[in-house]
Amino acid sequence: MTNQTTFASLNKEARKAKQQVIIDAAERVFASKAFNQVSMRDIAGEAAISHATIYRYFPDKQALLVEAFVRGIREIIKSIRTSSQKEPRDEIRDAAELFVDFLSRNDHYFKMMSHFMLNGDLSPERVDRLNATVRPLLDQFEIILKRLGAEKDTRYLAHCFFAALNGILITFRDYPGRSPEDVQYHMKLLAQMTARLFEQGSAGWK
Amino acid sequence: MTNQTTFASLNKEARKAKQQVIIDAAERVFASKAFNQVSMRDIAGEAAISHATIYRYFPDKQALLVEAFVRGIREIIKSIRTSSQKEPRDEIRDAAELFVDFLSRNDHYFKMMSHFMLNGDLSPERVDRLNATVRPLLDQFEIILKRLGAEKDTRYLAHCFFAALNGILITFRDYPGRSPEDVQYHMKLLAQMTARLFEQGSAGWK
DNA sequence: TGTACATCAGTGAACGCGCGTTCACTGATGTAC
DNA sequence: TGTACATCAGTGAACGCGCGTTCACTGATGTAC
Repeated sequence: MTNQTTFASLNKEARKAKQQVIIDAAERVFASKAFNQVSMRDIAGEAAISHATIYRYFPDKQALLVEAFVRGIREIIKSIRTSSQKEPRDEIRDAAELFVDFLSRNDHYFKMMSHFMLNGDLSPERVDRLNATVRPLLDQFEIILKRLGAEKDTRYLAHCFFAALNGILITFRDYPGRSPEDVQYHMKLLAQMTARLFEQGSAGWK
Repeated sequence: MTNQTTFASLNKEARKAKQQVIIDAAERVFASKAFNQVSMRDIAGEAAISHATIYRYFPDKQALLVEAFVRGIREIIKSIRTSSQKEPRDEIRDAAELFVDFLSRNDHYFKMMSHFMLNGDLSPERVDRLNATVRPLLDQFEIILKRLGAEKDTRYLAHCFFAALNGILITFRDYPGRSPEDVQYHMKLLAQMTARLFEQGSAGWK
């Protein structure tokens, strides 16, 4: 009996590990080409398995995307949390920079997010899953804004901040005629300016 | 000779008029369903012509998209320009609200913009055309921010403002479980808050 | 005014392709006796 | 230990579909004489 459960849990873990391998491969492919150029066959090729095999681990393509995205957001949240032990003034700047920096370097997460937002064909369960993943990020932003002195409509202020950062990413990711480094530099600059605006604004937000 | 040019220009005008009819139809279809569900056949159906006919007026699907988008942006710019005769304080709020309001009510323009940004497969000429279309909008934002007292990095500040508004649109357009009216209300609220932040921030931006 | 011809907008049918997903099968591994 | 059987991960081939685009043709309109 105990033996059996051990075996079962071993299998479960092996299964999860294989799912992770597939997600890894998917992320690499999404990072390397335009969003709607990525096929299940590409992902399978990158993972060195048959494309039919993916369907043993994920019910469909969207589910795979959602899992990859969830992983990315969690990583951002973690890095923002671990950095926020400082003065609130630095904190908001760091949060803005970490967010923009991470998503501009790993811009496949951003492609996925935009894709979800543009195509309302996600099932309600998956929408819930995405929102539940993003919520802690908004929580974190709200905490920071409160520390800076905001007292009224702090949730909406967090919405504005989150939106402003997203906007930087989507608006300038294809800055024409600039190298990826230039684009990243420009985004970071805008993120800093945006952080400063929210820092100053929060102080008097009552 | 004069007769001939008249005839020729008549034909040219007729051609342009027909192009407009096709763009009209395209906009209606894009407004009515998800972006990647829109086919040339749908657009042709809406315009009550054969889908092969579209190719007599546009070289390919992307060209049609670009033209539709350009038309939308020009309309926004026009409405912001005509409204900006007031106190700078109202001006930035109005600009933010007009922008967000227009694009949330006509959200197919936004779908198109996001699509262009997500898929780097536009030819350089078309990218230039899009940028040339957007530039006057940034110019207008910059003027407003300067009137509010900004003196340093005003172009980048305009970038931040533009990005913040875009971010509101992309981040909250699929707010789950809300009616379109609620979503629009929420966006307007965030746009006002964002305008206030930039208004306050600009005053001391030196 | 009438006639033969040229042009060209408009079209339905077809092409060619790539995709997500499913199917039917193989063979390795574990299980029961 | 050996054997017959069950399970199930992994797979190549195939399905079915929809799409953007092109083709070959029609017929209306304008033109030349």
